[in-house]
Amino acid sequence: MRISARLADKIREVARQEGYQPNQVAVSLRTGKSKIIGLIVDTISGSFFASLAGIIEKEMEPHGYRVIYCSTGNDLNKGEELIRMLYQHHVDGFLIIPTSGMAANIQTVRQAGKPLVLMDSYFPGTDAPYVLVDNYRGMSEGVQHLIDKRYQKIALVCNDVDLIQMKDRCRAYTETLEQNGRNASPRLILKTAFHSTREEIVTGLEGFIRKAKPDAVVFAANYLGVAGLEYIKKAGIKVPEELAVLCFDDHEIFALHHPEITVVQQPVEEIAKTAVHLLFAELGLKKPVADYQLQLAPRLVLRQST
Amino acid sequence: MRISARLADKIREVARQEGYQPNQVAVSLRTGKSKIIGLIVDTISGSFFASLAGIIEKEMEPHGYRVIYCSTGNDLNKGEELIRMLYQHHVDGFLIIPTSGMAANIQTVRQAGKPLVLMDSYFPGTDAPYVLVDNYRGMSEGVQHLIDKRYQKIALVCNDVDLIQMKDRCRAYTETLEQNGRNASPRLILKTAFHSTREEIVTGLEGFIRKAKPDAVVFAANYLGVAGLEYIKKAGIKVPEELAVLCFDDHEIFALHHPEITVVQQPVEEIAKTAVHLLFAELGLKKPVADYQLQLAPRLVLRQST
DNA sequence: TTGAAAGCGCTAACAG
DNA sequence: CTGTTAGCGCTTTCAA
Repeated sequence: MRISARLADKIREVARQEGYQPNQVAVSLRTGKSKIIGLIVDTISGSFFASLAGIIEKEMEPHGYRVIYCSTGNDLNKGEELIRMLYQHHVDGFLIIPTSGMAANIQTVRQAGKPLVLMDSYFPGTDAPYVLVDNYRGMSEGVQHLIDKRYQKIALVCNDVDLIQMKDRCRAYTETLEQNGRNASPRLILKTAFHSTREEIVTGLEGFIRKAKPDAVVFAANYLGVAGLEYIKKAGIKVPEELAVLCFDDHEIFALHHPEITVVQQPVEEIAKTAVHLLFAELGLKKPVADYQLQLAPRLVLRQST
Repeated sequence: MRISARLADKIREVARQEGYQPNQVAVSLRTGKSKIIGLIVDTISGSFFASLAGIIEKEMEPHGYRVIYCSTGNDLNKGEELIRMLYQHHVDGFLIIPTSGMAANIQTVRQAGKPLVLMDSYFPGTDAPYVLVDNYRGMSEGVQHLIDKRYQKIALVCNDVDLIQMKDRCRAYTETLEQNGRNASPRLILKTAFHSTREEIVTGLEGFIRKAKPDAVVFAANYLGVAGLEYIKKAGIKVPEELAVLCFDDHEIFALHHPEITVVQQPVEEIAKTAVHLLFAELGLKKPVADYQLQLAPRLVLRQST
């Protein structure tokens, strides 16, 4: 008792007077834990990530976990290196928005027993937990909405990223048209290169719209939609009279635009919270969940552009 | 020689077959270095940060440094904890967009000899290196532009953040008006609370504009400008006929908006590159620079809203 | 209940 | 020029 009191005093002396702070690197070396979660994203800009990050931090904080961000810029090599770096620096877990080709690295991390949860995408056939919006359903509902509104030539602008979420969106577009007795002409699909600049996309759109002459266009990602608005503005096209516009994934701009743009929203908050929940389960902080591969319901938000 | 060859073989065996990767935590504990730079920002969303981050990463990468991001959410406690955490985890240097009250922490880091560069703001009287736009000049040029355009009642919408960049912008507004023989009525200034929601700002604007009846309004930060556009849209105000709009700090929305919004741009790329250069100087990778407290020239971009 | 000692994985200094 | 050793600052184990 007495001695314990003296110790406590000593600790207080050291801690307060000397301003002692434990060296986390030493702690980490010894314990193998760091109380840090690595969040790897493709682009650090982008409204999807911006909303995600805030919510994730808020969810992790009460449990004493810190979040550090790293971005791959959709570059596989960088993504691999980032995973290795964070792994070597003993992060306790990963939250990853994967880029194409990352499947192997992710399996490696999992096999090493590191907690990991994917967001926004996943690799079919692998067993890593994931949370994302139901892309197929979202696009399907969007296209169906346009069909219901009697649009005849519905075009699709997508990109060439080799990831499931984009493939699902394209597949949903085609199949929904077919289910409605239309055939999805490849002439109505513009597949842009992912590494195009905004200008290149706008230029591509110009030729595409002129040729295809659609009365409605669906953008399969919000950055494509933003480029689309730039083109529409430049070309002086009237929305929705001359061209209806629908975009997958919302963006700050869309609600402020005139006219407001109809979108398929992702349940960003739910995705973030669910991902954190799954990660906590993996970390052993919460009991394991049965369903760890989840597709959440999208939300079709009707605005003025359709 | 022979032995060296054998060693090399051994290394290759271990490295390739066993998949050996040095434990960076141990390296860090031993050497005190990590080849990691901590980038602390206020909000991880925000176009200013988004552009900054990409450029900084690109500049650091060739030198073998990785960047990790942390956000304070403009919360001092969190900022302090973040600095401590990164410090304890042996980051080699800091790039910080400070929040108010962070001065003491920053001095501590400096006194510990850790390389550190501030961006976007600084604390007068402290000697930490910094790079930011010349806020005074930017705002002054913006207001002068409105005066030259014969606007009579120029309002200012700012916030209550206690940081030099906001103070400089407000001071420039007032002094530029006075230099032109106008007096800056406090009735023409709306100071919003930083932690207001967008809705609260929009509501505040509604009452403010109705009362003050300005013919031009200057938003002192881009998120205020975005809220302003929402209000303008709601209220059906015609820009620039009924109300001219100018915003400090550009945003993706402004060039796409109808009408396009005149802005004072920050030289984001230059800020990022200069900050990295200063940090490299502090790290001893480049020779020391004489001027390590820099204010870069802003750029007034005239568009349709004024 | 408390203090001493071992060792996490690496690099630096040191002896062979 | 190589191979061994000490020790970075902690936590954990073990003996007192």
